[in-house]
Amino acid sequence: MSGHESAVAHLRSEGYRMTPQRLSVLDIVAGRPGHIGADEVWNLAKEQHPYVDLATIYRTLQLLKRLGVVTEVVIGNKLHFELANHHDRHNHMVCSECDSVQTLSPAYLAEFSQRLQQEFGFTPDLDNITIGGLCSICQPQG
Amino acid sequence: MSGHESAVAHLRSEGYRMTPQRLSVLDIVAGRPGHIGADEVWNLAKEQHPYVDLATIYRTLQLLKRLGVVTEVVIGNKLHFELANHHDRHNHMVCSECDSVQTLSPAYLAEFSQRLQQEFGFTPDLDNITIGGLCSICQPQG
DNA sequence: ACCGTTATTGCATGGATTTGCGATAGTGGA
DNA sequence: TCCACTATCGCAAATCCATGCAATAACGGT
Repeated sequence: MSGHESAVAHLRSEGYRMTPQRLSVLDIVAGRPGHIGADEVWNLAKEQHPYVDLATIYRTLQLLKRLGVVTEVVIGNKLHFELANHHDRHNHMVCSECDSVQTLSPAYLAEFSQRLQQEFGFTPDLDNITIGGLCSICQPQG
Repeated sequence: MSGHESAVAHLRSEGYRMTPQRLSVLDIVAGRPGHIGADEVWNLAKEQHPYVDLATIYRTLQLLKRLGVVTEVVIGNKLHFELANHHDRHNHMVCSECDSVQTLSPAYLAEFSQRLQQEFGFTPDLDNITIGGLCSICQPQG
């Protein structure tokens, strides 16, 4: 329901074409509350279009990321994606020990981001920043 | 000369063994002022030990990273490494458009890091954080 | 409804990094 | 100095993601 008709319009207005494969990927990511791995997107997409190739999934996800329709989360050595909800932006903290994920308000990064912009003219890709580290449970020795 | 006898001792004290391959990797990374790609480490290492395998290079670099001896910089789709100089810590801003790299004082991340620690008990891996985004030259239209 | 242009796909291939496993070689102790 | 234990290595294969290319299919114009 909600989100992605606008995404379709966005694609069209930029000269991109709307294909069943892209619609599938969009539906799958939009239908998932949290983030989802590329391989999982592929498995679900195959239910609708048995011949979709994994490369198409990757290309579509990168395209949607470039357009700001989805955001990327690095978990372990894998990429996950989720629908970009502009009313509920958030970043992720991923534990390198147990791969657990916590969400983080972008407010925590706002000042940092502004300083990079002002002092270096560098625009960090805030939406797709994943913070790695150790969660409270996995801290060294007790 | 300077740095890495202590690293050798550190390895030993943790029960790791000191092998010629590991020494090579350490020497190579230490002998390089800036960061160096895994493949480049491999090429240089082969000059000393023609049979070293690339997998050994990767395993060694990951080990040295875990021990805090080297830090990792994500540039494009490749991993680079540099000797962790505790007197000159810095992070990196990498442009996703042109792959240019700028260094950044960790002071910019200090407050952010402290808040994650205090409010979530999450310890970000500050030394290995790479900030992706667009450099001043690659900004859209302008 | 048809056509032409060209964006997109599937397939095959390639690059970067990781992992499983049997063989090898550090290291501490006798 | 020699041994035993086991961390580490080299090799091969696997994983994840990206890319080149010819065939296909969207979509705007007719």
